[in-house]
Amino acid sequence: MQPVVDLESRATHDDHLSVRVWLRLLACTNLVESRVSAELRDAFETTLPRFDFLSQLERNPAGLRMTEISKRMMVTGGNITRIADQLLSEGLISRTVAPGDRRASIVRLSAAGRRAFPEMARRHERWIVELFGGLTETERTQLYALLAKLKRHLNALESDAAR
Amino acid sequence: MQPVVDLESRATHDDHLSVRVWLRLLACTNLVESRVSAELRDAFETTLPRFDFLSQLERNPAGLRMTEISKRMMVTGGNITRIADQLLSEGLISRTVAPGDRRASIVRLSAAGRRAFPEMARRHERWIVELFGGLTETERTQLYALLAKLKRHLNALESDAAR
DNA sequence: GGCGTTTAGTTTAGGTATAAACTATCGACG
DNA sequence: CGTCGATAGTTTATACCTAAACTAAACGCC
Repeated sequence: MQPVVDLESRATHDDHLSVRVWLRLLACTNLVESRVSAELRDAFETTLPRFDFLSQLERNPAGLRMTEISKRMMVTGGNITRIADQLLSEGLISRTVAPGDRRASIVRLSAAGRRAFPEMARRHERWIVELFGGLTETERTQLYALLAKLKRHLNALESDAAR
Repeated sequence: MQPVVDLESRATHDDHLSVRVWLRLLACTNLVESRVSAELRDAFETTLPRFDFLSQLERNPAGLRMTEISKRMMVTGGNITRIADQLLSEGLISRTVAPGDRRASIVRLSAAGRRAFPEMARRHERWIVELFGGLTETERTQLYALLAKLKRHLNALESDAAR
């Protein structure tokens, strides 16, 4: 196997370690993401954002508001409108006015959505397990912990910046 | 600080560790990426893909072909055309026909590009160092190594799939 | 009750990504 | 040589993403 020349080719040894870590993090995320996207497209003719949207609903059978979903998916509100429209037209979700607040709507999995989702989730999990199968369980746990610390720091910076 | 509810809220404790690692990896990448994008926009009115494009050229003063750049940036060819067009119109790059192959073109930093890039790179590095400052040097090294192993595995799967 | 502010959601404009179809050139082989 | 498959790059259609402007309803406070 020949050496892969990609994003990381930007980094040479005199760069800060942080930059090298970042480029590698980005490369890994892109590789996993594009693989999962391709599988979702081939197997279910759907996309990662739509799958994520459904996942959120599956975790919250009582339904979620658009704003809640956009927070959890870490994207801006405009997106959610668009993706919800598509899932609605595919009949996978339902949407009702929130009781007591006519501005808000509550989105839930429809019967068809509840029927279709489990198979998607099962396959999705299998792909992820395969993609991360290159690490031992110990290594996955280490990675999980390191990312937790990184994430805490990033969120802390974020709330500072908001001030 | 209140608990953050985001992508990871999809994961509950009975999910595979791999899925939890993946969601956390994705969350970290998104956080870093959106922060760097915002900084690039505020400081230089530019975007991450354009910065990456320039970075590749900086590393290769002799110039690169479009195809080379698209491989290194891990995006498809169509994008490169678009981004090159914009950088050309901003005067930051130059483009000449490849000697001996009239299909191909060679892209280089222009004089203005060489003038403008170093300050961008310096600032970019500072942001990254800040964002990854939550980890000790040892932890960054560990993270770097774990991601290396993950990436090797992902690339190996990729070449299998191509067969 | 009425007025200004906040909040929920949508719309719009612009950038980036893909896949797939297309043009033009190259290069190998009979 | 001439044809034919591979390669370089562009174009098109579609999806996602953001930021910012917008509508409508809810809230807060006198």
